[in-house]
Amino acid sequence: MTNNQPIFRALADPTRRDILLMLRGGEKTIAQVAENFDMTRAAVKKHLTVLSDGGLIQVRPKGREKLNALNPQGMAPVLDWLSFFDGFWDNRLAALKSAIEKDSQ
Amino acid sequence: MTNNQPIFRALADPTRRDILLMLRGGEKTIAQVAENFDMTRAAVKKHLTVLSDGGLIQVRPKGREKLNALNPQGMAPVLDWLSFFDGFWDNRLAALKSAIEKDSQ
DNA sequence: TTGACATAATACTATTTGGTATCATATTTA
DNA sequence: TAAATATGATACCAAATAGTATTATGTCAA
Repeated sequence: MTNNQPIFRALADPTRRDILLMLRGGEKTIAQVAENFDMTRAAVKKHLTVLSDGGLIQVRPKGREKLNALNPQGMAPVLDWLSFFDGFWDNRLAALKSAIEKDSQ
Repeated sequence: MTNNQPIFRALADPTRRDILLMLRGGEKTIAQVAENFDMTRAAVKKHLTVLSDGGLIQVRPKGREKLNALNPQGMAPVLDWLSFFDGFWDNRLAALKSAIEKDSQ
């Protein structure tokens, strides 16, 4: 069984959830992300590391910068886990999950 | 905007996620939940409190026992938040969300 | 009514976590 | 090349978290 802890841990912090929402607009450097928060770049960098560990973002170097972008497949493990409750919360989750998997091929 | 922190915090711990899966089979007393874990009842009770604070379970007293059950609407805020990524991760989330809301009426 | 049982409440401890500060490294650019 | 810039790494601190132990309260049952 896969280890879900890194992704659920990544989603547990409000700053990190805000970063994810922010990255919907496209990839950003660490400094660009940090502009939007009242904390040091080092702190933001730590959050980005946790998001990366959770597979929610992808990081690519560009010169001296690091570009952080949403990972399109990143949320799949969460949907996967939610689908364990099919039939309880809603049986449409399984359909959603398979549709996403189909799209990403 | 609603405060998502209690529910995401509740989901962040592996023991609590296991408790949720366990409760799919029906409501359980604190002692019954605790049987399945290698920790004290007090510790399990704390986890149940966090799950209750996050709105994921409902607790009802029955004599000297407390019966813990999944809250059918409990996961809605998570799906709500995931829907912010419609069009990025998948645009079917919005349809899923509205379908669930319709069902629960 | 007395004893057993299920939960509640509190205090305490160790570890994790979110944050800062500081210094080092690598890459632009004047 | 030298200075400015973007990030990396490390040490440190305070607060939150997960757990235990202990004691109290309320309920069932002989």
